[in-house]
Amino acid sequence: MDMKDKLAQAGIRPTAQRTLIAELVFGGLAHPSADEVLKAATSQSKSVSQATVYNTLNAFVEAGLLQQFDLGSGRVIYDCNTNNHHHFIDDVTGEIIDLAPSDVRLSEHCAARFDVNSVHMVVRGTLRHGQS
Amino acid sequence: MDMKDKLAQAGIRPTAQRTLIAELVFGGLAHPSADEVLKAATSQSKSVSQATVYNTLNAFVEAGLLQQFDLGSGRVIYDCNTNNHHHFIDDVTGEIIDLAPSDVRLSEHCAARFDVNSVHMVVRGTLRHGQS
DNA sequence: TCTAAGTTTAGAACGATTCTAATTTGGTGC
DNA sequence: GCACCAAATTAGAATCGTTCTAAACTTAGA
Repeated sequence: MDMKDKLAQAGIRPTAQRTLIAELVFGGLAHPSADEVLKAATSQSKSVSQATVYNTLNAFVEAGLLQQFDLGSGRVIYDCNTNNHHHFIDDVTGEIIDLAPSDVRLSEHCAARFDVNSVHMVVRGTLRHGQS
Repeated sequence: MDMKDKLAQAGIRPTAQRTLIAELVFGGLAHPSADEVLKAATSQSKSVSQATVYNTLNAFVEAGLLQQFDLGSGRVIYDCNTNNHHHFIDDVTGEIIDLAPSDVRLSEHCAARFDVNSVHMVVRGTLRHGQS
């Protein structure tokens, strides 16, 4: 089972709960919140507690398997895209779309003034029809 | 007293508590959290309750006098700069510096794909010495 | 099989914010 | 100046997402 290998390789003991959560966040769910992971997990047969969902997601983040983003207004999501990237949020549907690092350019002025560790941009609006 | 005029002009009754809070957020404090406003207010003679601080800051935001930004990791700040702008956060000192809209350029691709309502970028890192 | 370390769990605790319901304030008309 | 009413303030309860606690359970390895 490759999820177990993935976890083992990251130094995380692949317990039943962790494997279930891994399947959800790396397989099915896109940009889930902790609560969405919990709901998805408990809707399957196996039961997982809230504390374990938080512990596990945090462990995955620590291990570099997942990135956590606070999109504001209390919306915290987990993203299996662990590269640098940005987010678009559809104001109407709530849908979240990853944007490429190249979708933002930081001015020379900033580059000169700061030693930059991270840049995260959140764009809000609506998806034009015909786009996805 | 011009703070009172400012509030009155925005359609906000200039009570003692609101005037105090206005003096703090438009006068002294830079990028304060609600809690910092409360602490600053109660350290002066006049007493203000927590609920009033929240009510008042929200009223100022609604009236367009203040902008609220959620900078992630539970850091919510109020900014008397009501124009479009972005933020730099110094990872060491926690200092927040406003960045100009022109400090970010969004790709053509995004512009074509979305009807953009807002863009907010958060840059983290350290301020180069000699800069401010 | 036994042990020790690591994991899971329910429920308590927490911090930020909002709500509730009672009290106080302040502007308006007299 | 006085009474009235709506608006504002307040303390404390409630809420929400998250973390902590301490006990019970699993599991890997000797």
